[in-house]
Amino acid sequence: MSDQKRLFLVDAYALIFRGYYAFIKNPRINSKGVDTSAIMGFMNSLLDVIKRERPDHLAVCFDKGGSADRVEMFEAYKANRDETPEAIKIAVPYIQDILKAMHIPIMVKEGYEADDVIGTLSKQAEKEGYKTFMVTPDKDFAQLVSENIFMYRPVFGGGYETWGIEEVKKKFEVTNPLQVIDFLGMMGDSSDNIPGLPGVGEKTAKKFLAQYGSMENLLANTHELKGKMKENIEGAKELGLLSKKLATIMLDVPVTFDAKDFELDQPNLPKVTEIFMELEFRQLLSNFEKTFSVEAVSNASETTSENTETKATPKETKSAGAGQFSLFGGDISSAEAPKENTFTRKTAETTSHFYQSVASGMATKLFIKNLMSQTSVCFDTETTNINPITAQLVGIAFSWEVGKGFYLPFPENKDEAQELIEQLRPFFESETIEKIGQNLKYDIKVLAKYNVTVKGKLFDTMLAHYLINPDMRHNMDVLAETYLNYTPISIEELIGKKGKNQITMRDVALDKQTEYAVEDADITLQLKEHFEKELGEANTQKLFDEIEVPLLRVLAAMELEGINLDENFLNTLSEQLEIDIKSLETKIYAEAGEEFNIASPKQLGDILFDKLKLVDKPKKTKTGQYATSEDILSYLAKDHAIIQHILDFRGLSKLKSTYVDALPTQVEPSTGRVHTDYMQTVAATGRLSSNNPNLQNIPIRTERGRQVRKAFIPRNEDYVLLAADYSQIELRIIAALSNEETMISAFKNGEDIHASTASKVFNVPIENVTREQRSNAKTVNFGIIYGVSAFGLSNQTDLSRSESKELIDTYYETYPKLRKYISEQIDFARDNGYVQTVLGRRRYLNDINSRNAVVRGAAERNAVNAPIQGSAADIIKLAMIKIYEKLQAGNFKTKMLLQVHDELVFDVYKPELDTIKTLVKTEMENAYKLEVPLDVDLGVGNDWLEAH
DNA sequence: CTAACGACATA
DNA sequence: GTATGTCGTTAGC
Repeated sequence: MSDQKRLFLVDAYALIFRGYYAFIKNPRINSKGVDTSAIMGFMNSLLDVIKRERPDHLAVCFDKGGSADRVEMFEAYKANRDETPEAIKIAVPYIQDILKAMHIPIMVKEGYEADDVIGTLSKQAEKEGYKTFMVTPDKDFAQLVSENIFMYRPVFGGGYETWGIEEVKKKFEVTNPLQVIDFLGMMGDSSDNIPGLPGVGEKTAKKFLAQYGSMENLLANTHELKGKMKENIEGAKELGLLSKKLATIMLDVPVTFDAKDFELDQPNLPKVTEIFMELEFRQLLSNFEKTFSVEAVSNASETTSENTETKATPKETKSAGAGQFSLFGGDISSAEAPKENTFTRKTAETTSHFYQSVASGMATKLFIKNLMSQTSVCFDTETTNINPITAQLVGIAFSWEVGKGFYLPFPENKDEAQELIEQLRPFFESETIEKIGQNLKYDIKVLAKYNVTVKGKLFDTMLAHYLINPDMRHNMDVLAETYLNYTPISIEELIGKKGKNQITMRDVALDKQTEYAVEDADITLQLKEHFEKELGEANTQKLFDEIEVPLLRVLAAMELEGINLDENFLNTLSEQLEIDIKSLETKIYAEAGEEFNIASPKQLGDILFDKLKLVDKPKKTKTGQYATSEDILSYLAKDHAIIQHILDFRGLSKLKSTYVDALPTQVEPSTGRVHTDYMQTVAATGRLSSNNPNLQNIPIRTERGRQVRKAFIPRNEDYVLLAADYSQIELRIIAALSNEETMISAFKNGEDIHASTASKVFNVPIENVTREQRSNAKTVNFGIIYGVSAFGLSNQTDLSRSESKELIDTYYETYPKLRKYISEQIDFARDNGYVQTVLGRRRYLNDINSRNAVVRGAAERNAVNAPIQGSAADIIKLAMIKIYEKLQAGNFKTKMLLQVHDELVFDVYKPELDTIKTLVKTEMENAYKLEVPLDVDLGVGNDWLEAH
């Protein structure tokens, strides 16, 4: 196998684009003002591949003139891509010159895409006994993978992964790489404009593949499908076959693989030097020289591509401290590292580790002594339950050295468990030992129930990653796979799938508990080492240390506190709602002439538009149903009594099912209160989100809805609720950030900002502004925050498209700095690849330079909105931390209970009310200094509604 | 039991 | 036009 010749085929544009975006945060502009990012990026990748792999044969493939055949088949093919960025356009001739100087063949064929060229060449090379590696991140290539053809994919964060048949099978859940074509054909690909089958996404495509194996077989057996899906697919047979064709990489491009031509040769160094000097690539030149130096080439190891592992090899099992561990005498679980197999992810089985459980008694004492001598320890609690309030400790895992760790099992008996935790108290309450964890809020809450406070510096890997890349997911399994190329033991393996037969951690054998729990701690520790550096690189260390980490303790306290709920009140409300809903139901049935399920949009649509024919040409949703959304129905309300009844029915049903009936079921029996869970790492802008239950969307707009707020009450008669909310914080932020004086002075003068805006854009004195004018101005003000378009505005108001456009134009004339700010934000995003808040919280916008105008437009709106929404989030988080600290320091009985994006709710001990009102208002208004004053409204009451 | 969708609650 | 979470229906394992 090792004497098999290896051919590397590089997908030029894919790497050029990738290289270009890699530098987008910090574009390379040379002294002549030329953006050389794309060239630099591409050359880095190319040299990297050469250095790592030392290919025998190599060629670089380009597109030319797009795929004539595919456009003929489907005119929309790649149609929604537009202009290539300037830097890439100028890059191509340079790159081709460099490749010529390097004696690397450039493969292009007019009318074909690089995919087709690469596909054709790899199949030819395969026949001649070559092993081919297609260097590209593009998943479409997976269809070409065979025993001798591999994908060689650059991965996020550096390094490469090789996809052979096994990887492709696993990734796409297919039995044969060719099925990738069927997969892509079924689910479609928006970036290539491959339409795909309607109603089929990733999941369904995988399912179909498992069942039918191919597009054709699926289409031939649509009689086995049912209902909607059947209808959809039977109606789209041609589309399906077309999609499959579009996704198929052609293998008959008129090009020839010529082994001699493709041999990787010594470059024409003087020529390369000349070009590099022109581009001012000094660093790259020396790198280049090293790569091609005689020494480097002759020292090239025999590594085959299977050994392209970028991550460190497993740590040695033996270590200096290993001897003492036998003292503990508990379960020893460890595994020898088998020969590295880089085709699959590492797991506990393939990685050497030393995970040990600690027996009770002497071993525990020795362990704790060791623990206390550490300066930084990763820990992870294992419990009986995901609800930290009722969860009992089953064990705690600790790790402070990669690949090694200990598990302390907890007795089931409550007193004994408490005794053990008492032994650990000095550790958790130590101010000097740093604690590392993944989602520490959970562990802190669990431990709080054992009356243990976690003190000292914290490092939460989930929070760290949230700041590094807020758009990704942050659960440990994903992080381990992404950053450590490691698949942790799945919880399902231990306790079974969710539902009927699930057991708890307590029922898992100790050695399994140990493996699982210590692995988590070990991985978390490794992730910490990874993220520590990246936090600094993303310039977000401060945000981590001063906002997110301190906030975690605040949130834990708020969640544990919970809020008191008047269940009786809600039950009464529920009964009243039931009566009203029933009566509406009766009316609707009478008006419709039959009974049906009003809550079913499908049935409702059929009744309204097929049976009653209320409209000539009803709108349809993307799935072909009649659209019955509120905005459509409300237009019809004045003509047909049934419509208003339906809208009322919907409103009341939503109210009843989501709030009035659901909230009482969420009361925690052990505390008698409702404990929401604030998610600190889901909202890409930096906001919190709330669930189980979501207390951030309790109704307020309608009279009926806001009654629900009456159910949120103080803990007892010695307390009242205080609601403190920022007035117009987002508009104040955009006024300040854009330095728009007109708006700033309106705020400074305490004007009604929407009326003030209306007065200016409609050119009337502020006291003559009509309700409608104010309302339109308000809509534009909000539109600005969301990234306006005339289209969106006319949808939201009674204005026509052209009136909307005019209003927006006048608006920008009134507030010229605002327009400037918006375009500067978009430019910043284009140049840097991200935007940021006042505190430097970043949001990366990969689509900002997308060739697809729709996708790009969305990214541009994000570029405007994210800094505003995010800065508001930053500011209230600062305020929360400050207030929490003051409440603690002052030993107040008052507790902070809720956060609703721009509002905080407190359970205030009546004697403290005056002090608290001042404290809260002061801290909130001074949390962050802007050119515009922040203004906070306070409300006090015996329920949340009254407090407003 | 899960996924996809439509509808709708908040800031 | 931004950012979320939850519920009910429908359909298919």
